Amino acid sequence: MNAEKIPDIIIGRLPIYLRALQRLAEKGVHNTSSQELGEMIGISAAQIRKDISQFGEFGKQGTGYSVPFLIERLQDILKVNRVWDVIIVGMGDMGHALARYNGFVNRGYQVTMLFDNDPAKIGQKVNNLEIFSTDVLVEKVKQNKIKIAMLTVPASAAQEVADLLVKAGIKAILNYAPIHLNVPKDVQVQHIDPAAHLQRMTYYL
Amino acid sequence: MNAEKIPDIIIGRLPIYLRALQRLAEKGVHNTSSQELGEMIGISAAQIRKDISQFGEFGKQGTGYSVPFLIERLQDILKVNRVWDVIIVGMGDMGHALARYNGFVNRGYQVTMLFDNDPAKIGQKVNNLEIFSTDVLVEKVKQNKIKIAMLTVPASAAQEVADLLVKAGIKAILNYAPIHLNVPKDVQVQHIDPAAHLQRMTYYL
DNA sequence: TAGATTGTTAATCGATTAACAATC
DNA sequence: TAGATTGTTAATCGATTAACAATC
Repeated sequence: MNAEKIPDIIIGRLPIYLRALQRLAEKGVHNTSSQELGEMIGISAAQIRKDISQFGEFGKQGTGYSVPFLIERLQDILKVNRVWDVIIVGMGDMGHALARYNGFVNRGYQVTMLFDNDPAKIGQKVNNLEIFSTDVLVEKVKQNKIKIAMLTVPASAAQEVADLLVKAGIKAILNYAPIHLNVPKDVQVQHIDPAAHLQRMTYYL
Repeated sequence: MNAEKIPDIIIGRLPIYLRALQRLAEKGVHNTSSQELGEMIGISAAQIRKDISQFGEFGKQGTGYSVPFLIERLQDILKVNRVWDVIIVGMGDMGHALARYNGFVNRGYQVTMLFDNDPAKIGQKVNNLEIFSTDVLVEKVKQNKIKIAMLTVPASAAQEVADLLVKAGIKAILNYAPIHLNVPKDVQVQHIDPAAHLQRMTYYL
């Protein structure tokens, strides 16, 4: 156990461990080892043990880790032992796809509000959720104390909407626009850019 | 300049540099510096200079980098000075969204074929492209010598389809399914998992 | 020229791995 | 018990930063 600040690179691997463990649990596996887990996800056993041991002694010598127990511990650490409300801003194709995706709930998230600035879209429903105007975003997000947003607007609007999200008290933004967002440092941003991922691979072709 | 193997972590930053430079170019900016670029994207100027200098001397003391020249060099390095054909397998909401996304072409990619195994979807068109059966995937991909695929099938089918892609000669897979894919080591895989990104941020809330 | 900024070196910092005592 | 596997230490490896001569 270690009370010091945990490096972000370790935090970034915990969701990968959790994902693999949940998959093992679905298959009915009750115990695993750092070696088995490592082979599943392509990470060394030593690294997995070291990462997990930052947070406590969750394994047993000789027998490894209890799958359900380790899932619980990781969920606690990542604070996904509850379900967080999430909003989506920008109801284009990507916003639609995310609104209809049913893989979020069992990982700790539920999309509860949708926003767009296109009058033709406002009032329509996607997956039984009404699309609201961005004019009421700050008010509604504050009212419901929502902390997490997925941003799927065009690049040209992204920074402006991000400013709105910050104003509304959002503290975590999953950014699908291919631009870097400037936000206060107490606001987390993660970036998803498929073209950038493709380019990273194309180098090796 | 350096003929040795370049670390993958540097390759991973080049698309981010390229994205920022293309944005500057759109704004009509012709010259930039490592400092300006660094402030744009939150990376230190020293790191940007060091990364770029792995591939050649692309800047000038006193004046910095020519934006169009550096864009060309990075496009050459990443091999996106051409347009690569890409297929999408799995025409659910996410496959649809990617098929209709128009941000790929100016970054080096064009979606040219769509596949699904659902008879109700086969033969339909999305963005003017016909959806083909996965039964003909290997044949069609080989025929057209396509090397890059986006995988948007459910987790339960992902490994099976990945095996098919490998068989078809695909060398780069952008994987949207929340499972780790086992592929030969000459096949690149990049993973996009929005829930994992959200979990990484939730830790800090 | 004077000011600015690169490319590169050396120093620092941080992450990964190997190895093994502890122990289930 | 014997075998297996953790948690942890020390060693290694790799990445980042600071600093500055070179030079546009």
